[in-house]
Parts: sequence; structure tokens; C-alpha cells
Amino acid sequence: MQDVVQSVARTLSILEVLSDYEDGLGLAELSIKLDLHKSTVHRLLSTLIVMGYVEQNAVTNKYKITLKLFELGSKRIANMDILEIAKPYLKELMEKTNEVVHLVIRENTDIIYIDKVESETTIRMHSRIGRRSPMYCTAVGKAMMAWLHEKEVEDIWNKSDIHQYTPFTIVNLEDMKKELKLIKQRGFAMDDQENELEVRCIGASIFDYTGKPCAAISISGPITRMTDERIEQFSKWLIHYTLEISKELGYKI
Amino acid sequence: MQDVVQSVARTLSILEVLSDYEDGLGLAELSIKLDLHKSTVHRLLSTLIVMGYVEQNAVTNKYKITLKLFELGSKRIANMDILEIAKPYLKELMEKTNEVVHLVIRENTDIIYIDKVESETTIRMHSRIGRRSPMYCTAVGKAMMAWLHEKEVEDIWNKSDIHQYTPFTIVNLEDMKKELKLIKQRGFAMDDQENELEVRCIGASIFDYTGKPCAAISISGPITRMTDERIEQFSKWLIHYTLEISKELGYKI
DNA sequence: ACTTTAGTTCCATTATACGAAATCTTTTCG
DNA sequence: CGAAAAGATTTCGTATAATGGAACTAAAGT
Repeated sequence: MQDVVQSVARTLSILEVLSDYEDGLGLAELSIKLDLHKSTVHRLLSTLIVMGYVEQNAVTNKYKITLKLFELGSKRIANMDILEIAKPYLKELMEKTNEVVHLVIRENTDIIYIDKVESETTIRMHSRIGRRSPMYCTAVGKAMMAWLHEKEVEDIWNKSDIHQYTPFTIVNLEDMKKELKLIKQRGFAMDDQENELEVRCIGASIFDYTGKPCAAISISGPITRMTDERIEQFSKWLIHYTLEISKELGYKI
Repeated sequence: MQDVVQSVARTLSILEVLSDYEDGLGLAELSIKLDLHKSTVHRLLSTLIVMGYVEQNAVTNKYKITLKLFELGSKRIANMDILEIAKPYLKELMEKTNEVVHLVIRENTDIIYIDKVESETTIRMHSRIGRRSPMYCTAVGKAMMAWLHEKEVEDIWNKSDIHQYTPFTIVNLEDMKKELKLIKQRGFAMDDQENELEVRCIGASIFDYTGKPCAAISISGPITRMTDERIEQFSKWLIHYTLEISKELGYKI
């Protein structure tokens, strides 16, 4: 363990930094950001170019990542049954609610958005396929946590970087445990401005054939539209659809 | 140039191999496939694990890639206006035709599928978001090539690995030039089983504000459904919608 | 119980990655 | 316009850091 190859770690950092810059970065900028010598960065970039992960703009000299990362990354989720199975349900949910509907899967302490359906009329939400968020402050994350053993919940909590995103974020483990009990009881989770002000989401978990929560769906909207009455109605649909998807994945009862 | 850091190149190869195996690979398998010593592969994998790109299954010991690659890769296309702009048009095209509609962008000699809309009734196509294909044997690729200068077409051709996928694949540059002339004239391209037997696609290019072809849309279906009469109708819609999208991107006339 | 196969750790060796400096290129601005 | 600055690239001597053989451990197969 703890056996890290320097050049590789540095290269991955380069990719991570570059992925944030749509128009790419120059060599000098990059080496400052990473606190590495120019020649080192240059050499690593050359390698990335040869391997097809980065390209250099012939006129500005800026380096930016190619679509190869996207290509590789997509493979990982492409052969997930859940994507295909959930699609029609996501659409229906969106049509019924006229709000943004997300599909996420879990990876350790985080959730990753892997699909999204929004109506033309919807206000553009601050979400993105591929985005990673912590479980503890999202409706989908909490919805999945509610069905895990207490031990595992504590584990997630401890490994998470708990951050008070808004005044409503739950930052206390005991409060979270109470919240999870409530979620399990009523069948869905609510994120009431815990992640982002003015935004309310409800989420419910999807279960695989072993009964483990493996994904989740959420309905999100501005607090002005996500009223208690509408949530009352939405949650019923949400629970119904997530159960349907779980069944298609082989979940029994 | 030609300055490649060995360990980095090897690591990227590991990622590429791993991305093909949904359930991961064992250390031994990997080292055989890559023709590298076990300890070397192990060290590089440790680095990938520390950096969050790979995880090891605690029970099977198999290594597989995490969603981090997907996360990074998605960033690259997330802030492309084209995705948001094209979405409603893709939907409408699908609804009108009841066939699969794809959105692709170009990267050098290839096209990458970045969005896809299919109806519930559609036969599952052999396509995938994130997939890379050569330009010369796809409707979308040819549709974009038709608007490039001859010089650039030749360049793409020379850099491409021309392969006769089916008896209908165009493998001769002169034939391709004739084909491109025809495409430019009628405004859309057709892939008549050139990429995959039994499949017919039509594609048309989208242009950015500089007038360069920057993306393309295709309608694909089995040859039995993609009759000449339907293609006649589809192509009109396709040309109309791609022009609309181009306009939204700032394309004049 | 013995053999085989796979994964992990150790360590001596030197190939390999490093970074200082020099060079080349482009941009800035006095 | 020309000098200077900023940025990118290349070179090269040096030492570090990556390598791979070997030993060790664990599990699976016979």
C-alpha cells in the first residue's frame, strides 16, 4: 500500500485540472497551478497527447483534454441495465410533474448523476450528467442511505467531508439518523434546501435483485413550485415508479 | 516530441483495458494482457486506486474502474451549448420518425456520439453515447466532411484507418470525393449499410457561427423500415432541424 | 497435504524521470 | 519598430524514482 508512482499521480492531476477548463490551459498556467516545473508538465503532456487524451491548439498552444476520457468513462455506465430500464419511467415522471427528474447511482460516499430528463419549459437547473455529489446532503443520497445498516451509514458519514452548504444542511450524525428513520418510514427523502438554497428535491431509492439500494431517482424544482401539496402527490408517483424499476431489476417484494 | 513517460503510458493502457471489462480484471490477467510484470501493474494500480480511478473488489480482488473517468469526461461535453440547444429538436425528430436520432460531434478523424433519443418502440440499436466511430463510414461523418475543403478531406482520409466494414463501405478516396459532392448538393448524407449490415442512416451537418461543420444529427433504422419514400420525407425534416440548430448557434444564412 | 495460481511486498539496480538551464517563439509595450 | 518579457520547447547531467526479479502469503484446485 501507499505505493504511488509520482509521474502517474502528477499526470492524473493534470487531467483533473484540464477537465475544468473548457478552452484549455497554457503550459505556464498549468505548471503554476500544479506547482510543477514547466519541463515536467511538458513531458507529461506530451505523453497524454501521444496517448490521445490531450490535444494542443495549434494556434494558441493551449492544451485541452480530448473526448477520450468521455469515451472511456461512458463505457463504464453504458452496460448498466438501469439506464435503459429507467429511461421511460423518468420521462413519464417528468411529464406528470413538469419538473427535472434525475437518475443517480452510488459510488462509495457519493452519488453520480447518470441521467436527467427535463421539460422544455423547466427553468434550467444547476445539474449535470456526470456530476458527483455527497450522499448526505442530497435527497437521492439520503433515500439510499435510509436502507443501509446503521454501521454503513456511520461509515459513509465518517468518510464524507461534511460541509454546511446551506443553513439547512444536516451536519450532525444523530440528526441524520433521525432523518433516515423518517425517510424509511414514509418511503422517500426530501432535500429541503440542504444542498442549494431555493431548491427542493424529493428522492426515492431503487433496489437491485439482492435488495440493496443501487440507484435513486429525484424530482427537483424551485421551492416556490415544490409546495407541500405537490410534493404529497409527486412522492406517490416517485415511490410507485422506483418500485417498478426495482422489480424490473429483479427485486422481489 | 516523442517524449513519452513510460509509467504514464502504461497506466493509461491499464485504464483502457479495464474500461472494457464491466466486472473488472484480476492482476494476473491484466499483466498478461499488457505484457507487464505483475509488480509493475500492481504498483500502477495502487496509484490509480489512491487517485480514485480504480477500485478493487474486496472479495474477488478484481480491479475495475470507478466512475471518476465518467465524471471527468462528462465535464468536457457538459458545457457545450450544442447539447442543450439540440435536445428539443432531437426529440421532435424522433417523435416524427419513430426512429433513433443521434447527435455527434467531430474529433479529428472520428465522430463521438454525445446524445441519443429513441422511442420506446424502437428496436434497440447497436449504438451508445460515448462511442467513437470513423467519419468516413458514417452518415454523420460524411455529412460533415462534405463541407470541408478537399485538402482537409484528404487529410482525414489519410489519417483514418480505412477498413471495409461491409461490402458497401467506401474504401476508395475518389469514390468518397464523388459521394461528398453528391451529399453537398442534396444537403444530407446517407450511410447505406456502409458501417453495419441491415442498417441505414441519414445524417446532416450542423454549423457553428464561423460556418464550420461542428456537429451532426442522424436518423437510423433497419433497412426494412428506412425505405426510399420515408428517407425522402425524413431528409427534409433533418435538413430543416439542423439548419434551425445552426442558426441558434449563430450561423448566418 | 501438496501443487498451482493469484496477489502482495521487498529491495538492489539502473533505467528513467527529473528539473535547471539554454534555446526558440510569440506577444507586449515603451 | 525594436527591446524585453512571457511562454513554449529542447537538451542534458544527475539522482531519484520506477523497475522487475524474487520471496512471501493466501487461496483454490487436485
